[in-house]
Amino acid sequence: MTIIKNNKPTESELEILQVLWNEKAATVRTVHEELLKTKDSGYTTTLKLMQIMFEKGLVTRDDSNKTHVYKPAVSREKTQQQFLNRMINTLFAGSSSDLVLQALGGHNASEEELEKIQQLINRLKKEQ
Amino acid sequence: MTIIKNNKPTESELEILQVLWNEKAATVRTVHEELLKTKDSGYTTTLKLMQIMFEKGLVTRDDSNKTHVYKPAVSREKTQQQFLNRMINTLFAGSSSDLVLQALGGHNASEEELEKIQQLINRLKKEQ
DNA sequence: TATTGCTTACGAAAACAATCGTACAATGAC
DNA sequence: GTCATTGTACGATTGTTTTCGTAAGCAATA
Repeated sequence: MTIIKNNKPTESELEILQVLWNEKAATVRTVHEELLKTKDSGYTTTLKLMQIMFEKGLVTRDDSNKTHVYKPAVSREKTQQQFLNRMINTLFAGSSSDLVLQALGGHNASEEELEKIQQLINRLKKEQ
Repeated sequence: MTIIKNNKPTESELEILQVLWNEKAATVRTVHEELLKTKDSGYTTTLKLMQIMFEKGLVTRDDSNKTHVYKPAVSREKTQQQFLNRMINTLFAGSSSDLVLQALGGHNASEEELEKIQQLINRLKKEQ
């Protein structure tokens, strides 16, 4: 029997993962400084969260030095896909295109962004 | 001063809203029967949740009869947008087109769906 | 050496979410 | 009237997430 851990990251854990994905690797201090830019909480809070994430297997860490260095253990893309699917189901009645329409409609996308999307659509159309 | 209630619906509340959005209006019984198709919990749980949602202002209700009738007080579109924005920020580093690309890439969109998206892109391009 | 600063570890509290048991009121059937 | 059914109200419990206080180790340095 395979134990599938339901390791869906929580809201706060996502914020931390975001920093780790950007930095590739980071100490608690670094992550915490980054978080302080947008929210306001204590250092030990960040530390505790990252320890929990380590236990859950969301991050790895190198503890050969006194100051541990953390790395993400789950990929940005997989996590994005996981949350997108969840959202498509609970909020868009299973329709991914509804989500896309809503995302495009409710936000000002730049010309380059539109171009990138255009190209993907062209590719998808050909594949059909 | 305007009091902005941060009434982000929880996971379970979203499931209930989903039913209410589809049915326009519904009793606790109806909602609960619908939820039973995909999950498994007691009637009073659904009742309690809907009472909490009423307190939060997520739903309205007509209690002129013994059996109360609930209606959504927040629109599907607004709620979708709210969650999309949140997700774009915490998971896609602020790039909505990244989200769109990921959503389109990770899912098999039908030809009609692609066509709808295509049209929206054309419109957005013109507007620029 | 003693002090200061930075680190991890960890327990506990606080806040929030979800679940259910029980009480009680209203209604219809017998 | 009594009983069964169906509904609301609400407190209590459980589980999860977030937060922080405090202790202890280690290293630089006055």
